[in-house]
Amino acid sequence: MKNRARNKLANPNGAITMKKVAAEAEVSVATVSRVLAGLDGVKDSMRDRVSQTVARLNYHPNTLARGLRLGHRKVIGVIIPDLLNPFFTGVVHGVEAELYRAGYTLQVGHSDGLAEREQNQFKLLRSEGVAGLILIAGNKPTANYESLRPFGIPTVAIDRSPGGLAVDLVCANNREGVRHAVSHLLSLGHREIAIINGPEGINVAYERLGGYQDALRSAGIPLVEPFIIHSDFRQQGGYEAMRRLLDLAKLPRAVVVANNLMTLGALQAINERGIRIPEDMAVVCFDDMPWATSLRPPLTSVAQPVQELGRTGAQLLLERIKDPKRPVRQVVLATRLIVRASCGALTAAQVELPAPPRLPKTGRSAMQTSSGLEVEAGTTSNGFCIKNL
Amino acid sequence: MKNRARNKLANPNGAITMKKVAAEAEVSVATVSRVLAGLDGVKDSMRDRVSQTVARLNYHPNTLARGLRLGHRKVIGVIIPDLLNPFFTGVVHGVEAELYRAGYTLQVGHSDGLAEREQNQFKLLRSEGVAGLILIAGNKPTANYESLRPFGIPTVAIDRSPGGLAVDLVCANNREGVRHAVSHLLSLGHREIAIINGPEGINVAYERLGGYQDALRSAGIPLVEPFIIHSDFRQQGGYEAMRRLLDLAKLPRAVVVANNLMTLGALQAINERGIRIPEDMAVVCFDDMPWATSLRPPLTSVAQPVQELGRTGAQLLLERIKDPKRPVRQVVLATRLIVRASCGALTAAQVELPAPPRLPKTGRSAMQTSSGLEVEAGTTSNGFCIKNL
DNA sequence: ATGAAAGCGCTAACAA
DNA sequence: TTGTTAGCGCTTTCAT
Repeated sequence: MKNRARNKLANPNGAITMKKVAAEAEVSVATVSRVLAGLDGVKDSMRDRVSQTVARLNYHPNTLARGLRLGHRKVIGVIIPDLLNPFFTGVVHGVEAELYRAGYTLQVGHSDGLAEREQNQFKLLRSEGVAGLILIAGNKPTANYESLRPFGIPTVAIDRSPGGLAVDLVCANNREGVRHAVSHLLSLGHREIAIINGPEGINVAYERLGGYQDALRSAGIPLVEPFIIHSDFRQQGGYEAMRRLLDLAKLPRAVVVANNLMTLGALQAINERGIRIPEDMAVVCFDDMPWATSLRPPLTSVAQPVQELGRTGAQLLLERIKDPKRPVRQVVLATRLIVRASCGALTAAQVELPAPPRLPKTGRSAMQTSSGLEVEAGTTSNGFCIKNL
Repeated sequence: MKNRARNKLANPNGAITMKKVAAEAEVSVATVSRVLAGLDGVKDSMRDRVSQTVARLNYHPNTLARGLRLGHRKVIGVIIPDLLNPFFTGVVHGVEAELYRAGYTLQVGHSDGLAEREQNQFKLLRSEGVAGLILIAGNKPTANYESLRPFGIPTVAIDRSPGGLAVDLVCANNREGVRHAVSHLLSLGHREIAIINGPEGINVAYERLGGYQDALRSAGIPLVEPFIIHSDFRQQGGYEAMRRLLDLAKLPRAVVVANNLMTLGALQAINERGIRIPEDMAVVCFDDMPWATSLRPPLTSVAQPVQELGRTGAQLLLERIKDPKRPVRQVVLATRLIVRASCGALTAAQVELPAPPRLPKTGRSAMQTSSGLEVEAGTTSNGFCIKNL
């Protein structure tokens, strides 16, 4: 009965198992397990014998079995709306960096911004027994995050606040960032300032609009309704939005574009019309991207701490996994206004200083060599603000 | 004995298990399993009873247990050198799109291009029992892929050929692509053409250099040694490489940059020196990116079928999983030369036609409205070439 | 200090 | 057609 080889399916490639190691080392599986877990109460002679056998057989534990036994494993699920947007992948990079150090792997699901796929990915990841979840929600405010609550998986949201889901959130100070950008344009003498914003009904777009309004209001400038355009955070959307602005009878003289991809589209529309930047149209982009310095003129932008968003999210998640009962937190990271030429603040000559092309890890100092070109846009001095909710 | 609750660890959130469903529906677990697997030989009344209970209890199978039992699960590991490079994430997007349809999830490991991390990720993914592996190898030709062979996991490499590892490979026709780009520059009258290439010793850089040499050779133009620079595929590297070219006593008048990020760096160096594109320096970029149309002038580039690389890789992997014994294949996808203004072929007026900013899914036709601006660079008519090795 | 054995949730061979 | 049960590889309690 014992030997009747009931299954040919399992362990198809005859992998080394703990049992084999135990047999080879002439100890019990319990001892092998203990050695591998680094528990004490094992005689050194035993420990050595096991370690050597493990090495000799090139044994690697089966984390599936381990996970089944333990009820979880060192894998974090990540749900991201768009793999093609460098902002999101930058965030994931930050998440990965932090989690890798803690010995976790990432299981990434891509929702396409679709609520249905998002839901689906959730289910998949839950079935996979992930230890936690990083959620970057899609554009649709309609998504039913409520139904995700019973999943009971430690979850941290980044950037987008999933409506109705009381989870930890880390995001940039969108409102402050845009307010600062618009204030800067105002200080340069601009009055006709437009905004190409994200979709209505999602929190980041709402906050960015708020910053725009704050700045104009405190300068005593009335809002011009056609200068406020809601688009979709995508390149084509930015292109179309900019064309709408350029078709206006009364043109704006400056525009703040609320994300990276829309800015690319907007720039193309501007270029196509032969409109000069910044003379005819000043441009500021929310979200600093590698190509900002390669554009002509270089792009003034509001830099989000992209990787930091990911890192911080990962830290919060690790803490929540450790203590699921801890109060929900919201971390708001400061943005930085990086002044280049597209807003009209600098002459071309100033910008063409020989400087590193892209802020390296120690980006701050690199930028500061161009003294004063960078301003911190945030309310806190340490660039880190925790709200306990 | 039975009820002594030995473990408080496993199944921490008291998830619904198949056993509970079976109890609730008053059938055996086998029946539940059969219903869920869609096997026949189950009476309809039973099937309905189970289905309803499954729905009512909101049961979701534990894929870990399933995976342990079966020896594999519907997860594909992906190893990628750089999450911050849109080319790689574009490929992953393609992989994901294809695999999602087949019901697979992705488990992504990020190697940072480091051989050691790559190896590490390999081990992790193996322990995780992934059903297959998509490998985009790092820049280091030193990586020891040989040692990965015994893993026995179905593997497909994309873009980079992992030295010494006989696996399916899908890549773009690098040689043809660069040859075409250089030929185009030659046809515009350029003679002093430089190349900023990737690191020596990796296959894609080797092939791209080959294409450069092919084109010059067939035009009877001797190679100028300082015009050939090896860099690292990163933005900073491209910046430095371009500065080296611009410091030359005898300047090139055109440059082909062998990847997306290096081009950004090169452009910045060019802009900093106040050098005009294309009048003083024609620029062609290998790899078309969303920002190519937003640059001024718009960037002539060799488009790789980014997502297609991923999709095809995924298909090959699925086929290999189905039949691990099938012969190793290599798929080479055609590139497209997209002529814009940075090579000097077009006047600004021509380029500023009102056209969609970015090729949508039906990219081909969109580009063709600008008639003749796009040329197919590839040896095959169907854009798909399979070599059986 | 070490080992025996239960059992995590599932699949599938075998029995009925 | 349905049920019973072994066992995937691991961790951990309990016994020795």
